[in-house]
Amino acid sequence: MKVFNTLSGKKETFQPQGSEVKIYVCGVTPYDECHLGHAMSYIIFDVIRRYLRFRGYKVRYVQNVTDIDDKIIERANQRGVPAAELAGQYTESFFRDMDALGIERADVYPYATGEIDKITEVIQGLIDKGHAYPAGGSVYFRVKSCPGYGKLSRRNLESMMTSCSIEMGKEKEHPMDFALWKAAKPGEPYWESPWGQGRPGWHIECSAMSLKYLGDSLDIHGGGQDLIFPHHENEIAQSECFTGVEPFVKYWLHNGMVQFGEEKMSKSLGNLITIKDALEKYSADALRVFVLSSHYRSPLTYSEAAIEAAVGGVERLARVLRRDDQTGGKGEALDAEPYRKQFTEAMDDDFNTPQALAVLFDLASAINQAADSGISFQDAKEALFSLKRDVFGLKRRDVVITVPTAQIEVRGFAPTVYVSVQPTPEVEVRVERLVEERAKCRDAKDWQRADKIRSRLAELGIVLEDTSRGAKRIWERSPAVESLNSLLAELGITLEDNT
RNA sequence: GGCGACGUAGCCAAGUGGUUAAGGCGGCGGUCUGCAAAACCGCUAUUCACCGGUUCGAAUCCGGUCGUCGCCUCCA
Repeated sequence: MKVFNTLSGKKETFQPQGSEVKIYVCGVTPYDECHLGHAMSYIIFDVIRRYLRFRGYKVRYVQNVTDIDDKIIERANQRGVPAAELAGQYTESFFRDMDALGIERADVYPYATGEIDKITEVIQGLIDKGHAYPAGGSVYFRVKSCPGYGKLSRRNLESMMTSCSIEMGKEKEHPMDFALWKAAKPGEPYWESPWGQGRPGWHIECSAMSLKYLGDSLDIHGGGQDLIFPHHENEIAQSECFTGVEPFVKYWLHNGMVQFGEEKMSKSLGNLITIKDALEKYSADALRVFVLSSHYRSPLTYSEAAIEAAVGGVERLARVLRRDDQTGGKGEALDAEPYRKQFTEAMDDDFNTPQALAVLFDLASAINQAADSGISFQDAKEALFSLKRDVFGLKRRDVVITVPTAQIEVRGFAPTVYVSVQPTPEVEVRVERLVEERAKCRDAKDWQRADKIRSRLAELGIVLEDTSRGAKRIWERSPAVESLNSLLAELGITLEDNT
């Protein structure tokens, strides 16, 4: 397996340091709703985690929640609520979004406010070693004490000094020194510390939490490319100076940014689409496929057309999985092994999800061909299903019931497919009655009436596809009983009993 | 200004030295069907932003030009 390491700028052979892969992924600062940028990052690292497990690794996955920060305080003040309340509200919202997107929960979610002891321990350690100094109730990291500073983002102090907007802080020894601990201003939330009342600086919580929950040296640290500098650069400085252990992180993985039109989607630009808004329109599977259809290190440009294409792809994969053709008479079976191998090769090459996805589509085509020619495809179908579920986290599996449960005699036994719906018996019995009526009309060659039933049912969310075994019913929604009653009345059909 | 990434069909997007340039979406034609839908078959980039160079051979390597984006300040 090869992964692209930001630190070296190259693809490297992946070799975890211990028996389990230790992954830390930068989480959220909960002061607002999460948007598609977060979705992209967390979907990708979810898939990386799933793939590592698929390849037989044990994985320990930690993601922080930075629940105290300048932005939280600012937003809370605007709204006149306590910072902790605001953070709590958006943290809950974050978890709802993650669950809705089918992102597996991390093993640990440490909160910055819950780790003040570890944070102060690290800060004190840095002071003791001469890497940090208190000033005016705050504590700053002394960048000049860290010879490797800039190695991740490939920049040096001199070049940074020439860039535009660096102002000399009154308290800081060097303009690039950054806060480990911030003295509380009046009215701000604070914690007690050896340097007075205050709160952690932005970068220190990630160092403290990863050291506490994963040890001095992790295998993978992930996040968006916008975190490379200063956040991850500073994390390396803090952690390596504190522990003396190098490397703090063996493989740094960074995903590209979601673009909205011509620029990055971000909170500060306000050009964002929240995860909740996206999920109103598209399924989690569609959003996942949209993200996975381009490489994680490339920018991902948001467009309705691109997500619609993903919707189509998700449908294609779903349809092939609901095929239940009777096959096997020829004694041949489709072998999924070559596809599994190609899939693994693609993913082994720095998680090439677009290529791996293409393999799934190839497998889908092969299954359709096999089914059409009477070759057994059950094993291949299982392989497709497990790859898409276990590695890509695509959850949709339609419920297929081949024998109608309703107490109405229906000609033929074409499958009934429920797409995330569970109709009531009252609804089901009416639909079955309409399907039966249509079958009679078709026998009588009353195409007009038959097509009317089909198109009206489609409007109500039930698609009919004629097969040699009768009409296959695909329930995309469950209609209201009243709608069905009025359709029955319009057609002059009465139900035999009182159901 | 400094650092980095990118420019492949109508759209999205793999491929980074060598047989016919993956795959998805869309479109067109065909098979099947009463008609659809689905599925299948065929077609949809003689060409990879542009110009030079290296090479027996380049979308892939090198130089230049144009264009786009990210980071350098809070950001996934």
